[in-house]
Amino acid sequence: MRFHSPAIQYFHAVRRTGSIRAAARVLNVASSAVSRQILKLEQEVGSPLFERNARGLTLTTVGEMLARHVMNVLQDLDRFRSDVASLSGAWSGTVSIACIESLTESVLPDLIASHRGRARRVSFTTEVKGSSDVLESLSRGEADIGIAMALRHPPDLRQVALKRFRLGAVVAREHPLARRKTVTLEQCLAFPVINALPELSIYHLLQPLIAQLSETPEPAIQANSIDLMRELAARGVGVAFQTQLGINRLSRDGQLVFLPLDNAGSPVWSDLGIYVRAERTLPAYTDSFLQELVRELGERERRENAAYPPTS
Amino acid sequence: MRFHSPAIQYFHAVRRTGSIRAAARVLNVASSAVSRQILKLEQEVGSPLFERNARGLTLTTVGEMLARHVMNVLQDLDRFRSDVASLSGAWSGTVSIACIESLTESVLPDLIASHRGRARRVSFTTEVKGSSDVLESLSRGEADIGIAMALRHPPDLRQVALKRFRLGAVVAREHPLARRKTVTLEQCLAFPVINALPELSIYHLLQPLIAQLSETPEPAIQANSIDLMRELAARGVGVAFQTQLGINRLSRDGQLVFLPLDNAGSPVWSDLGIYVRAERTLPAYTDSFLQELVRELGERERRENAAYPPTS
DNA sequence: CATGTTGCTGCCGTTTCGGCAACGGCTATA
DNA sequence: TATAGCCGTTGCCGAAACGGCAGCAACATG
Repeated sequence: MRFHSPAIQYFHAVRRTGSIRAAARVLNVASSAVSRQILKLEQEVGSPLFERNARGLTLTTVGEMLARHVMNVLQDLDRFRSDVASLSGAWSGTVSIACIESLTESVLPDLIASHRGRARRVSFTTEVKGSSDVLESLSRGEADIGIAMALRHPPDLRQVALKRFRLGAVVAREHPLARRKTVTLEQCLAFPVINALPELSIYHLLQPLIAQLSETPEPAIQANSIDLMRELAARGVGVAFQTQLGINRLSRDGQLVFLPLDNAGSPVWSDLGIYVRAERTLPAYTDSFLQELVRELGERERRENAAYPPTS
Repeated sequence: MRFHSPAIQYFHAVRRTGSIRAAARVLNVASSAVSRQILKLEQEVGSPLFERNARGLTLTTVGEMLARHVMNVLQDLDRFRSDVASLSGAWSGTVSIACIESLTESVLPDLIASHRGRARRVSFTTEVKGSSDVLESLSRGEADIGIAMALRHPPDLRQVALKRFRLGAVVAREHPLARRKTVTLEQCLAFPVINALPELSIYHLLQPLIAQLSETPEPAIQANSIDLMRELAARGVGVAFQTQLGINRLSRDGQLVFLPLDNAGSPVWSDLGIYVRAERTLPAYTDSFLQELVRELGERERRENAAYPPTS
């Protein structure tokens, strides 16, 4: 099912690999063939598509425009293929997800497991990275669905849903704070805390609040892994900060306690966005998973709001 | 700039013309070439794309799926072309509009004239037809922007905006009703009326109301042209019904009077929708006109609401 | 200076494409 | 019922496009 000109595919491969010879290796063709197709494309467009550096190729402005078009074509071709396949009852394909770490503890594994239980032929690729990298993966067409902190997103992405979760302190069962219902930042800073490094969005949520306090915070542990911070908290090393999404299992076991943060009477929100390339129609099997993801996150948001009503 | 496989274009032409030989004439190639490309496509997809009738070809289900993909590709190619062209400052292209008759009197000619004044290189194609035909034109990719009565629209279209206008009676200056501020349907039916035929949406707006009345309406003139009905009303032949959009010029001349309909104390709304194919990004020059169209219709809606506040 | 990598270009065999003419199937018309 | 006019398809053949191979100059790295 390759009814698109080879030039399209070659261009796409060159853009991804950043080099003609590398693209040729991936495509299993001679590099001369790839080179010629690119030259032919540039001749037809009437403008160079790549800047030739000694170390490889970089897209020009026109090249980026063509890349956008080619991505639209290839992604829509994927959707067409899945549409045809689903006619004969074969629901198969790969859902590619890029997301931040908060989801890896329970949300994503639960969802994927349950989805695979129903649709065995659908496979998954997941990549965990920072929020801005998630958005970039989507823009570059390397992922189908992205979950990231809801910052400003580029116009070529569409925010499918926005869910807000309370940021809270996470402490071991035996921690002096564990009996409280909510905590303030000051109360936490009286104990050793496990701080997020700037690459985690939690840092940017808490830093402005910490800056407002008069006291200098206790010397603390710093980390860039939510998983690690959670495990440290479980071992009683200190107070960690994150949303309830990441401590589902351990809090059910009773090892960890989640205490919603109370900042001068109002909650501290962590906004989670679900993103998709705007200029694109998802294949049926991808869209199906997306719907479940949105529903599940909505459900968790609702449950959390019920458990910790945003009192003032 | 033809970097897409000929099969794509041939398929598109065959779908539009409904025949291989007709497509070949349009494409200036031998019919055998077209036939072969179609056969090759069907072989690659693994399923027939057309049903061969004696009189030509009809799309199969898989064929319609491919048609959707091909339309997405070709329309996005158009956008890419315009993006590249706008880099060199050349804003040129053709905006294709399908709309219902209500817009032809002032909205559309005003907008097109003013837009052409600013962007000389942008040309227009407009086709006036019934609401359902407008939507179909859009779905088939024969128009870029559609304006129709806001009924239920197929899922492959996106409603960019929804504007509501009051339906009213239109009478000549000398008509006995002309002095009133508003009129009820009963008051109108006391005079000869110019009725819309079922092909016009006005018919479907008024028919349910007329059916509720006890009296049998006066024998009346029936027509399927808003233009004709307006001119008949201007000549004092009877009372016509339409929105204020269509009588801009003649009411400014004082020849015609617009009287908002009052149906048991509430207005009768005529909902106008602006539509675009959902799976598509418009070229810059088309989007620019679309924005103006939405703004202008919003402006008229606002002005009309100010002139005839929806009293109860 | 040697080595490795990059993109590009003749040369040439293979594949694909398109034009021409002819065939069988069908419809409408005389 | 015969005929003329469509229709899509197929064999044949020249032309164009494609891809592989080997070699080129330019540049970076050690």
